[in-house]
Amino acid sequence: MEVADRIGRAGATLTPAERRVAEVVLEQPQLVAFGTVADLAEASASGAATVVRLATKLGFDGFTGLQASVQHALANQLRPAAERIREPAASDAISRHLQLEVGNVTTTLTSLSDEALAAVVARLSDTTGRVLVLSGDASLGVAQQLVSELCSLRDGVLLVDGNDVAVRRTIALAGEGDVLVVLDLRRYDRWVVEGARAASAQGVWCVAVTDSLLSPLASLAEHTFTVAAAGGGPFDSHVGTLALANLLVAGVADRLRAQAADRLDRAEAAWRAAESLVDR
Amino acid sequence: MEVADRIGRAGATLTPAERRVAEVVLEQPQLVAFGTVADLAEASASGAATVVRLATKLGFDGFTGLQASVQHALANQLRPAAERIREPAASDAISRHLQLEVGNVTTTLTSLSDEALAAVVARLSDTTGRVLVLSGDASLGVAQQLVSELCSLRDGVLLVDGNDVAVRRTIALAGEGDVLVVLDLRRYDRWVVEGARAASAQGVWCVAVTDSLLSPLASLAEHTFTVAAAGGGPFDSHVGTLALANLLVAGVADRLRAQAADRLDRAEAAWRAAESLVDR
DNA sequence: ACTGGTATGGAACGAACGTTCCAACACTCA
DNA sequence: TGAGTGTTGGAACGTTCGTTCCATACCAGT
Repeated sequence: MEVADRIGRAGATLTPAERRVAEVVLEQPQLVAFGTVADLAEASASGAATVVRLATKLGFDGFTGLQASVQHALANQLRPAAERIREPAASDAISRHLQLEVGNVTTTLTSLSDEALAAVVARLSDTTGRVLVLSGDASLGVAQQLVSELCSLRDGVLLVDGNDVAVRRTIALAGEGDVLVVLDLRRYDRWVVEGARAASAQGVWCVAVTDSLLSPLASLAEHTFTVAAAGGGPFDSHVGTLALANLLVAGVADRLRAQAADRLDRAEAAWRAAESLVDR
Repeated sequence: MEVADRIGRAGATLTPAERRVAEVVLEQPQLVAFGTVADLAEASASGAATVVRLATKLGFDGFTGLQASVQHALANQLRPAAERIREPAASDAISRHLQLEVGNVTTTLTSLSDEALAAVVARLSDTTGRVLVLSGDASLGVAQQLVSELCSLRDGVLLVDGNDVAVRRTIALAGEGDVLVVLDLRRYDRWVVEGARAASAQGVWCVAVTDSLLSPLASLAEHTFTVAAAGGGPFDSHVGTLALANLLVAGVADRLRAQAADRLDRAEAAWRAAESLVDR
């Protein structure tokens, strides 16, 4: 830290009161970043003037300069790992994409809460109701991946898709026991938002996977997962979204272990009988 | 974060200007913790009064209360990891998945040669031929994502799918100028392998995206990309595959910049005319 | 004991800040 | 088209903060 260096360098020339202040600065940087001169003076049992004198003696432009330095240090420290990694600065396209996608996965998975995850997995594992998945056009493939894998684990999972008539009918037939997973990022597809709104109004339990808590989908949902989708090309990246989907699928598989294993075995038997799968 | 919860809860009742402020609060919490009302107002292109109104609408005691909340959240976040682990703590399942998926992306993108990538992107950007995408059932969603995005950039991209009759006809009609992207992981779908073999025999230029150089698909293809697909649940993870697909799409977009931009503009105009997309 | 120099914190000053009020504006509905 | 409602940002107000000044306390050397 910039400040620590300066304190170390000037350490010998500090007066007793200044030294007490410096110790507080090193041990409670939050107090410097968020607090005032008076706060620091009280914490170090000294006067406000001593605090300012220390700051100038360290070469800062008054307490304001000291505070700014500590704030910058803290801001760097709590920047997402994804951004900090960027410092080596990738030159070629591949490593730039690598950093981008790793950042998407990291941000998406670290910003999600255990409680929300557990609650959503529990509902997705409840086979008394159906699971509807509604997705914007841009993320349709990822949604299909989620549906396909959930279908392998349990009954009653379907992608809400097709034309306007079919979509509205499907949603109209959804009931209170059902779950709607709605997936869309900014520049939301209007029909997706309207569909989710209709479902929510009917008492369907909604989960939103979207880009921001300010998404129109977030306000409809019981739980919202925000995904990072920084893309290197003209489109959003759904890598983070897919990682989240995998996490949900794994959770459901874990909860439905017995039934799911049975289902997978039956499919396996059918494939074996038809020799649908080959090893090489 | 406390603030994020409140924003998510009140999200629907926010006015446009308040929403802009809320976005800045979520994306740049440092600005709230270290900055002033005026800073936030400037960053969100709104007035100071709007900032204060948002804070009170969220249930805080003015901007001061909002700032204190963000400061506490930040202070908790930057406490030594040793202390942080003790808290609610992200569950083991999440961080295990995180490592897994980051590993998939990293392995997939780093084991990629520049030359192969450039060659494949060049062929995918060649609009004199078509691009066929053939995928195993397990990765169909990712394939669809690739097709959908390539379709936005150029003509003549199609997913080879449907029943046996349709698939064989589509492949039979493919010629030497066409490119086949074949995507499948171990326990290969027989029909995919057969389809790729048929296409290759007809002189179609093939790219394989698969799990190993020993895959039956690799021997048919001009270029093979191996993807890492370690999954935490019962299924393979296609996160690495999707990251690769994004890289290909970005490359094509770059090479076809002019035409692609025109296509995207036309789509944009159609969406605008129909108001298909909404911002909130 | 006295003196010169330093260290220290209280108090006053000026600047910056958060808050509140209000006029202008945009939008909706009749 | 006009009335009414809700939204927005500018400006004034009172407060808090950082800074500076200065009287007091402390210490070492004579």
